[in-house]
Amino acid sequence: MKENLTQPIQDYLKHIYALSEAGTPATTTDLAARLGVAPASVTGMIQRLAGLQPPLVTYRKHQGALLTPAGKRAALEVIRHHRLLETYLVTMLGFSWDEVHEEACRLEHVISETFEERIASALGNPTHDPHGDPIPSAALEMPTDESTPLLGLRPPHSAVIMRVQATDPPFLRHLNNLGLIPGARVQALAFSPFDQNLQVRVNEGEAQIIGAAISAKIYVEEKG
Amino acid sequence: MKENLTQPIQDYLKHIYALSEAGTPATTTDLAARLGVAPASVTGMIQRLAGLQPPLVTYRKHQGALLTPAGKRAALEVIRHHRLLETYLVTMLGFSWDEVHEEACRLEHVISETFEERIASALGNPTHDPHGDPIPSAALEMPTDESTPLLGLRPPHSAVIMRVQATDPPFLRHLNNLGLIPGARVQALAFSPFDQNLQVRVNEGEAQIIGAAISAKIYVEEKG
DNA sequence: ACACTAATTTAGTCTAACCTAAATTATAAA
DNA sequence: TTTATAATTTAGGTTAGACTAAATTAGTGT
Ligand SMILES: [Mn+2]
Ligand SMILES: [Mn+2]
Ligand SMILES: [Mn+2]
Ligand SMILES: [Mn+2]
Repeated sequence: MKENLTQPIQDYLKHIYALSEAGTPATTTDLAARLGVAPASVTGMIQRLAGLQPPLVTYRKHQGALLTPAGKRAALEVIRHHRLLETYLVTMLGFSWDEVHEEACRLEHVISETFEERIASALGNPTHDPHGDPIPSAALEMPTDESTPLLGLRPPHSAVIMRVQATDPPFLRHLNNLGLIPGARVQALAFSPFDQNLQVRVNEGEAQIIGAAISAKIYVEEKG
Repeated sequence: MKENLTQPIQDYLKHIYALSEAGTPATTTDLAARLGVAPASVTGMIQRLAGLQPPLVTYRKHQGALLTPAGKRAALEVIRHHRLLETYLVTMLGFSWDEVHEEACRLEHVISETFEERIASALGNPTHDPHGDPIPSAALEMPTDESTPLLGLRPPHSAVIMRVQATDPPFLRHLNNLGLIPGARVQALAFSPFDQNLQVRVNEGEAQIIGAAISAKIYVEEKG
């Protein structure tokens, strides 16, 4: 139960969580790509995490890694820090939503539980961050998320953007320019099955066409 | 001019700055004590810092270390982070002055220049932190400090507390209980040369006697 | 000038986290 | 079923930053 996890370990756990959330183990290669690290380094770290007392991941050779309860708890703690920090930076310090990921990714490993609690209550215990990502509660319960990719929306349905799965600052700035941010209402006007282009109207604005590389990263819920 | 300094290096520089501020080189032993590290580790690190391009310290065997201009700049940058963070935690997040040192000592190494600038302007570009320590400006100029130890105040002079040189939480809580905080007015009522006890009145309160272990850590300026 | 002590440095290890190159294993196609 | 390709693991090596124990140096008192 001791909390001596290093920054690299916390980042591994965070990414294993994201990759294995659907139930399928996180693979060496995917982790390596996300962490910006050589696959061999991932194998080494996974074996170490599986050998800790208590183990943070379960692992069988060539089968990828899954979090143990202890590993999941540690991952959710870091994710809570990250998302609360992003929210605080945007809400209280005037950062824009494309500036906060990097900053939060460094701060998340060093803030105390006291700091976590203070910013959470300064923000009114928010449940979602500026990108619409759910923030685990203080008890580490992850809010449920029913949203689905905008890519799947078909005319004439409309929906509300709940979440944007992106960290790349230029991409986030582009989405912002298009009005494709959480809370925006999007109506599907046309879908082209061959190139997967989707024509949409955002918040009563002009019709525009967006490719799958964009619409797959935007998550919506059909409402109204 | 690259900013790849690790957290341990930044902490070394910060402590070398504090120890050599008066002009005398920082000794291996003093650094080891402050950093909570073995003397041999300090020697190794100092030699490394002196060998960097550009060098961050000058060093002659057995003579201790002094900061180079580059080293001083890096140290002041960290100190500015630390003291702005302490101020922010107290002013904006409701921390008490004994809680902030540890937190700031971790955060100081990971905040961006943007973050630094945002909290500085949210605070109105303060020049002193909650303990009265001067905060280097954005241009890394250290505000001058003319204060002297309360230990040197003699009856019937009185003075204002400018600064408290302490990081130990219980000690800081004790000072707070006695009202010995920056801004408080202190009048010397009696001094006992043998035990160095000083009898003082704080802000029109009851007379009290404080030992040298306390009065040497409190810095004052005679005013009025 | 000399020797003792305290401070400092050297030498030799250790661990975490990364790397590259080579070897191995799994999976999918022929 | 065999084989090719891709994924993964192993082997061997590096760097930063710490440690202990041993050797050396500086400074002080005689
Ligand atoms: Mn991170
Ligand atoms: Mn986010
Ligand atoms: Mn620090
Ligand atoms: Mn301070």
